[in-house]
Amino acid sequence: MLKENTKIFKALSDPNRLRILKMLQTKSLCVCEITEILKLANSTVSKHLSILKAAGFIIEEKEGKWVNYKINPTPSDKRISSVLNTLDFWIGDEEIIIADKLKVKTVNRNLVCKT
Amino acid sequence: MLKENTKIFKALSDPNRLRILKMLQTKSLCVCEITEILKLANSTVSKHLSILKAAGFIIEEKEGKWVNYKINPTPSDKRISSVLNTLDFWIGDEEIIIADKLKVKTVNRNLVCKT
DNA sequence: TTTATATTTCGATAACTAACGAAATGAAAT
DNA sequence: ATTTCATTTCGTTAGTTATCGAAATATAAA
Repeated sequence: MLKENTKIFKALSDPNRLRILKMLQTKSLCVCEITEILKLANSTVSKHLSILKAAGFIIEEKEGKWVNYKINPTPSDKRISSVLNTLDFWIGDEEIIIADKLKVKTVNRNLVCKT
Repeated sequence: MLKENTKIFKALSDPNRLRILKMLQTKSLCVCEITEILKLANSTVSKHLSILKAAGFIIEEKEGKWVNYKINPTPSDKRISSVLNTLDFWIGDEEIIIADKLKVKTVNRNLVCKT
């Protein structure tokens, strides 16, 4: 269906989801690490991740009490592969993206994740 | 700004706008021709066209009482060029797209455009 | 200069989306 | 088994979007 087609574009239509994609390009992250960097409620981040996952951009891997989200290494949709392989083309390194990248490198889940 | 970034994806996030893009790939069209094929109110179609135009996908050309909309031949944003040059990759030829294409070829503005 | 017609703008409404906090779930540590 | 803590689900709210019909605008024809 054509509406199914729009799922990919809808997933890319939110600034916070673009930030998440770019962050995950640097390193796999758990929900609370992303929450810390985006300064959003954890339920909101969880929802964004579910949308990116449903579209095929990311996958999740359980690791004890944490859920690690990472860029999908083997997308079934060639358009997803294309976007992921050329992320910098579609989403340039704006200031906030660069700032996020720095934070991703130093974020420590054992420090920031205390609900 | 990052939100500016999402404009392209938002424009591609609506099934009717995808149909319009594919139709214009076949032939330039005026509002009422598109209205006839999509079976939407002309004000709705006009709005969709303004969104596609604002994102950079299409341009308009006045021709008497008609306004012809066409694929932007010289986009300034390289991402727009990329999408337009590979439209079939991003939007497959679903049944409705094929049906639209047939209608585009035979639509006659002098017959269908009588408000 | 009226009249006809194509398009856009405006105002209203219904549907959808992003956001939050609170409650529920699941897994690890005590 | 109880507690702790990361995550998800749920219910709500505010903001956005798609849609329509009616009114306003613009251009061509009579």
